[in-house]
Amino acid sequence: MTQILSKMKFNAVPANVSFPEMEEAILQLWHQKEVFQRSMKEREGGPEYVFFEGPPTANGRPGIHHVLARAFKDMFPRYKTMKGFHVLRKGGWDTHGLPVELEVEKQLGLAGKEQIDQYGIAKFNQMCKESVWEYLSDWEALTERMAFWVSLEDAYVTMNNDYIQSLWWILKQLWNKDLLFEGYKVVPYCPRCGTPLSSHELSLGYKEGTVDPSIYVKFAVKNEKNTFLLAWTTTPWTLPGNAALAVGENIEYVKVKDRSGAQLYLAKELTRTVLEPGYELLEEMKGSALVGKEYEPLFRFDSPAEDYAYVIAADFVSTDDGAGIVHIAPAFGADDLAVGQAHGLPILHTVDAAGQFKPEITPWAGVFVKDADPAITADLQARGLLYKAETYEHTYPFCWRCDTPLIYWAKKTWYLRTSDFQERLVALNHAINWVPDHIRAGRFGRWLENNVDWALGRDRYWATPIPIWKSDAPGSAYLECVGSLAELAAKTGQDLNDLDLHRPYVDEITWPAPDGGTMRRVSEVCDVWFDSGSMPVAQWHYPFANQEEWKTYQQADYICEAIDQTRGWFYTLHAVSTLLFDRPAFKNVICLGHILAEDGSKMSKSKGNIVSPWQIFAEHGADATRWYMYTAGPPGNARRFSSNLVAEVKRRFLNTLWNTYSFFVMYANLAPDWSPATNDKEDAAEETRPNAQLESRNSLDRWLLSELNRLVQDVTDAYENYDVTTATRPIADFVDDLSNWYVRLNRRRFWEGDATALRTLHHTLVTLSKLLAPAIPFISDEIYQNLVVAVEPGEPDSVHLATWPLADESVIDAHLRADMKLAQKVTTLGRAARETAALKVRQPLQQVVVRTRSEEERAGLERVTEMLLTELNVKELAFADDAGDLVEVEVFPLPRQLGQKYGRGYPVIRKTFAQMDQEELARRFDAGESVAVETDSQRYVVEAEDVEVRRSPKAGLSVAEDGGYLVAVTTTLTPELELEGHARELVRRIQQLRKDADLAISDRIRLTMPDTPLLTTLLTAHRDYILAETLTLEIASIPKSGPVADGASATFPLGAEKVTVGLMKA
RNA sequence: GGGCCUGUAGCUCAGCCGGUUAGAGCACUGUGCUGAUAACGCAGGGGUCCGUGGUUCGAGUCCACGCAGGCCCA
Repeated sequence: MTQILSKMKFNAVPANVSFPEMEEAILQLWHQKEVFQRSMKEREGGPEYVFFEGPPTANGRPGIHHVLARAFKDMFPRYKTMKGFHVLRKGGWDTHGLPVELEVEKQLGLAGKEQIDQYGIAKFNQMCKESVWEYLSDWEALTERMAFWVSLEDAYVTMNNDYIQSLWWILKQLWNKDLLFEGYKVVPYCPRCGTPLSSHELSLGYKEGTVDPSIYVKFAVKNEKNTFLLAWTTTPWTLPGNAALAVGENIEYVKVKDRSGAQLYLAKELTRTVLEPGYELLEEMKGSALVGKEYEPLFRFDSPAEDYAYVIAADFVSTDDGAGIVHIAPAFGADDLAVGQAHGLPILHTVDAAGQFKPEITPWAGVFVKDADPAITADLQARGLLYKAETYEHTYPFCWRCDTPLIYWAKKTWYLRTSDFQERLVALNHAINWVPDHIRAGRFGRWLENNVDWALGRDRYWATPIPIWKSDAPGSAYLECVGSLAELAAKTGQDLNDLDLHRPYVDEITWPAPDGGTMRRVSEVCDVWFDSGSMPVAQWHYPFANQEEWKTYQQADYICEAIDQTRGWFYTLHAVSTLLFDRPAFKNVICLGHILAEDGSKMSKSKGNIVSPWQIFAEHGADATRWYMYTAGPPGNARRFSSNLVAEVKRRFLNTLWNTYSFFVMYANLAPDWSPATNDKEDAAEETRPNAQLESRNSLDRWLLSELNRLVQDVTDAYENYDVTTATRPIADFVDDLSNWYVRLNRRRFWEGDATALRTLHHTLVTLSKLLAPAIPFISDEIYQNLVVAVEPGEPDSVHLATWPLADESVIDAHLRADMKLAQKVTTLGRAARETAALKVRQPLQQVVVRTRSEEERAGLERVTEMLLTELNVKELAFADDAGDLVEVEVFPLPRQLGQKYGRGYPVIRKTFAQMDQEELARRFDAGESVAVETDSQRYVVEAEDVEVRRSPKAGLSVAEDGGYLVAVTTTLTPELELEGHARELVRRIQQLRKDADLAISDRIRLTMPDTPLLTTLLTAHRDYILAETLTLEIASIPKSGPVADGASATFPLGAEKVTVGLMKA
């Protein structure tokens, strides 16, 4: 035992490993060695690679979708660090906004703004501030456990004064450029939350199948007795706000008389669907003929100064639904407001900020508008102004947090004039590398093309206050924008260093206005998306500090989030950067698809199909989870997720990798003549030919190194192109080849301690650990620690501090690759052929006959003959062309060549050839002749290179065929072959017996065997082979009936005999 | 209603510039191999390549129109 210990070079590696436990140990190691910190520090002075962290909110629990995003975020900084870049990984937290407020409202049992005001803004915001960190420890733990390397200690926090001051500075810049303005705009508005919703918030709350009223209303035409314009609406509550009716100028309209005798105008196309049967057609006219007609307003709560209640033309009028005449309420629709402003129509504001009718709307004053729908409908009915009332099912927006139906409502608020920059937004987007590519012109591009001004204001509490002060003098429009705390202090003459830049404290700051009033802050706060979109600037508290850092880190090389951020963070980053700096905020972006449950449905709390990252980590580990995320499909696609899917990845890829590693360590530790120290340094960065020391005459070694270097090349290219799938999947394929081809075929060499083989495998595993480090940081470092750090002083302390491998193109051998592929193909077919004839691989056979597709392939196969013979356990290789009578011939016309040459002639040629004598055809083509095919009208000349002559073995052989290849094996067994088969069978039985007896792999043994005829013959012919294979010192032949020696024994059939073999440790 | 994406075996996914018989893994069944491997090999069942039309000598691949799902926008 001591003897073995002294030879030990690597820590023994158990074949069975608990990945989660191993990962915990690696976390400890990183902690002790401060690997993360050093991965940044040791690259200082190198080129910078800039990553922006999209800030999460810590008042919600992190879920598996966060693991997805963070896995993708993490790999590029790791890769670039290994490439020598300095990558600062500054974290960030999004801390403001409605989600936080709503959580606190819930806690406090408050409902709506009025109650918050009563409760007190100071106390409320204090609660928000604390609530923000509700799940901070969960986030920290998850970040650590999954090895997402990000600096949380110096993370930016959007609610900090420094951050807010930077936002004020940005707003001041925009103010100076006249890009901030207050204007009417119809916004989706949540009456309960008392705030407009941004377009990105709006998108969160659409509900299909919402049922609303659908009513057809009669507007009495002035000076035309008993005549009405028929208009349709699904929002009866907007009718008191009606200012006009719109028609399409070129749409055909009709005037009809219904059974009651009333005359109605409506679109011709819609008469059938809208009108009750029994109407009479009176007139037809274009919409333009209706323009200018005046009608009696339905209600007269306001008496606006402007002209209103007449027919106008609008291009958005359609005949898809309704009556082809559109009710226009400028206060309650974006189109309505636009067309209303164009015609100078009044904005009839009938609804207050709580979504209730104002006092002057006497019948329904104080009623929530949606609740007033039935009463309004009934009122119209009573006055004979309702044509009919139905219900209508459509998609309608609801508040994404509180589920209140939204209303469209004209509100005065602060806007950012992004639409002025629409062309620049689009132009700058072209410079961004989007993954997947289609987002650039597709979803994101489309969004930019349809850019509308950014509604920046929110009538809320816990967010960045808009730093605009307004004079409260009556009728005053005097405004000032404040760009810093110092500026504010100067205006007020106060020391404001301790001022909390939140409501209500900021609201309390006032100063005298030049027009005699007092400057008071406008009530609104900023859309939180402005916070995160401004992080490139604000994370550095720029321009108040960190001028150098800002210079270095102002533009990201890489960001990554899920696709829902197209209108969220991706947009706000791009918008702020374009408006301020006229350049994109990020150069490369991976836009991830969503995570779905195993059955492809959405993961949601209500369905109860949420998968906890912690559970998956505990079962399979973070590496397995990460690897699944990378390899499950293209990053932009939605991906299904479940424990089972991760388990499959672990079993197929991680276990294979681990076992190869474990195998290597076992044999390397047994080998007397080899240690990694005898390997020359493999520091790729320092040598132009990093693999020069690995040269080997062995074709399998050369093949493996060729494949490895090719892999390095492919994976490197993939990382450079942000192609995660290609950076990962080929590694799994390689590991499969490594384990099931290279290692399998070389077992004997490892057993013999072949230094070249060990060196090759060691180098391969170390290189693999580097290639895998960005993706699976735990296992890769575990391997690296044992294979490099533990044995090679002076090497980096962790794979994450190592340099990325360089591909050595000189060892990439395309021919060898092709040869080996062919060998694998032929082996597969050879096994199939054996299978058909029920010949075990253990049974040696005389000959394998192969038909290749070309001379080159034949030559290639000859180069790997030995390997092929070993794998197939046959004595000799022959080629079908040599096999004379055994061969059947077929001439196959190649579709590519002939199709291009003769087009529709190809099927004719194929048909004709099939009917011809194949032997004869083959002879002519082999001789280089061409063959003409003639039809009634055409003559097609087929050259030798247009066909493939295929030769297939006939009878007496067992045959398997695929893709133009054919492999046959001879089925006749000679006594010698049979005996050799028995020898192999015996060896296998003894090996199994050793295993069952729990012997160490290097233990020597003694055997007892009965002196049966077969065994006697066998031992005479193959004694040395059996001794060597099974580490047997001595075989004692005992009488067949005699007792078995002490120790293990096994009884099994061998040939026609049944034998019992006894085993003792020597 | 509009935009973007996806649709290939029971499941997860490949499938290049249109070209030989549409592949791999998982799962299932059978069988074999094995002193690294809960691994691997071989065989079998399993496919209207979402549908319909078109272009072409030839379409999973290109075009058009649909259908279904996802996401986004109205």
